[in-house]
Amino acid sequence: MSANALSVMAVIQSGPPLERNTLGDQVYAHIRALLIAGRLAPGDRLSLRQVADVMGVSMMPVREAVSRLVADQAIEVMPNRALRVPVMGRHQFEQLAVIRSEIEGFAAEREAAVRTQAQMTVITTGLQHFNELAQASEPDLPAVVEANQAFHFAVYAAAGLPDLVDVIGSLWLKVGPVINLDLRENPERLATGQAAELHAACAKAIARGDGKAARAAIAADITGAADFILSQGRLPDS
Amino acid sequence: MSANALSVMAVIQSGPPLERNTLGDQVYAHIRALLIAGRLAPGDRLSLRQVADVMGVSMMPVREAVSRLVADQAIEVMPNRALRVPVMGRHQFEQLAVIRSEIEGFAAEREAAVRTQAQMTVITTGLQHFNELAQASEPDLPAVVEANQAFHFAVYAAAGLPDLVDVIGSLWLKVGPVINLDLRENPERLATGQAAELHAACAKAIARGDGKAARAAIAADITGAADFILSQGRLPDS
DNA sequence: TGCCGTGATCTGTGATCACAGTTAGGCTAT
DNA sequence: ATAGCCTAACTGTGATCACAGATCACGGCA
Repeated sequence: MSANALSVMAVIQSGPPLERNTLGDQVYAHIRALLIAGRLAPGDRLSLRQVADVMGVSMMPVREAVSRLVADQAIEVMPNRALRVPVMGRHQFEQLAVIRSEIEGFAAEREAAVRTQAQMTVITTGLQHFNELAQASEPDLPAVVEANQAFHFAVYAAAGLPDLVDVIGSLWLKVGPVINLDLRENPERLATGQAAELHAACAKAIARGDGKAARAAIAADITGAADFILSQGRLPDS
Repeated sequence: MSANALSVMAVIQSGPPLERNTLGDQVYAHIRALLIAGRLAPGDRLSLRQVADVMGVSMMPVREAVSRLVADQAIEVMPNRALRVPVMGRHQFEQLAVIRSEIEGFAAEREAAVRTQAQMTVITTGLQHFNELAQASEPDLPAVVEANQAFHFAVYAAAGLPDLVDVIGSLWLKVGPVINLDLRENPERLATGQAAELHAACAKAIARGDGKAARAAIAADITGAADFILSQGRLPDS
């Protein structure tokens, strides 16, 4: 191969990573987004054929997508072979809050140590975006949910551990239906501004490289939201 | 319902939880075990039809199992749609060691605080079992790998956070091919007895409820194994 | 009125076929 | 001898059909 051809190949390879966008992938992304946004509530049942009809595809892509979501434990197959969004008991929800506090706290702590200036600006603008949306008189709830998610993952992504981000993403996928369904039904929690305060505290801690403080702020954010939801008393005992 | 019928129902319900064992589940368990044991090496290619033929089933259960393994990132689909065991670069392997040190260390620390006596005996016997196998003159490597896994997960399971165990399991699924393939090819690492020492230190720390020490021992175990593998220099740069 | 068997209907699971895209190997032409 | 094409086998993806088991409403018995 000539030197010229080599450079051509290098240019081609530098392009986007050739993402494989099968129908199964699209269905997976669609359902996953619905779950994280809380549009699908715990206990909701799914039917492969119905989903296939609604999305205008055959049953096969839906099967493939659901298989992956089952592996993520974002959907569960009951012993009856029925599919549903898992109903999370108080106990498991508390456990996940503990786990998330530790893991996401670790991500924030590490992030404070390794962040770049560019990542800092992303976080700051994400923070502002969230604050504007959350403190509006009539908050656009789906947008707030998305902004909250964007802020958190901006922090985690800057830790330089992609696999850790994946782990956190899978945890969000599990708690998403509970947290965001709750936020959707109890928007008054935003009014207290607790989340905004803790986000700001986290951003400040990161700015000055104080890992411990960043970890504490993230942990408090997670624990606070979890405590609020638990205090609502809507989660089953199980 | 009569009192007699009630008791009959109670007896029936006391049976096994009616586990759903589809062909897809069996294929999934089979391939997963091969991956964790290092029997499938990084870079190995898979073919749905070949696996189906070998296991004596149709292509469908294999597709379902592979979908889940792809979701776990235990198998990757290349842009060409080819399936293979992911080849892990030095960089990612180091990252996973950091993540595992933190998460598995946390599990060990928490475990030291909440363990029961019964769980302690399980851990102790697991430790002895591993030591016997590892210090044999000609170690039975697959058995050692399994005993090592059993010891670690006995510790993690006792932390009382099943979802955390799942997270750790998914991490093991990613690093399993690298670590256990290495162990299979470099059994002399067992001779140093470093792993056995750290396991013993971990068990002792747990016995006296010293969470920090338990965390440190587990972290050292993970980091030590990772450093050894990295020193072998077999992992690609990527 | 309340309970239980029974049927139609719908469910996930598995098998089979069709197809476009890729890969590998032998062939030809230079 | 080697570069390039070209065919044949094989790949994952998607659609369709078949089937056993579950669900639920209806109707008859107590």
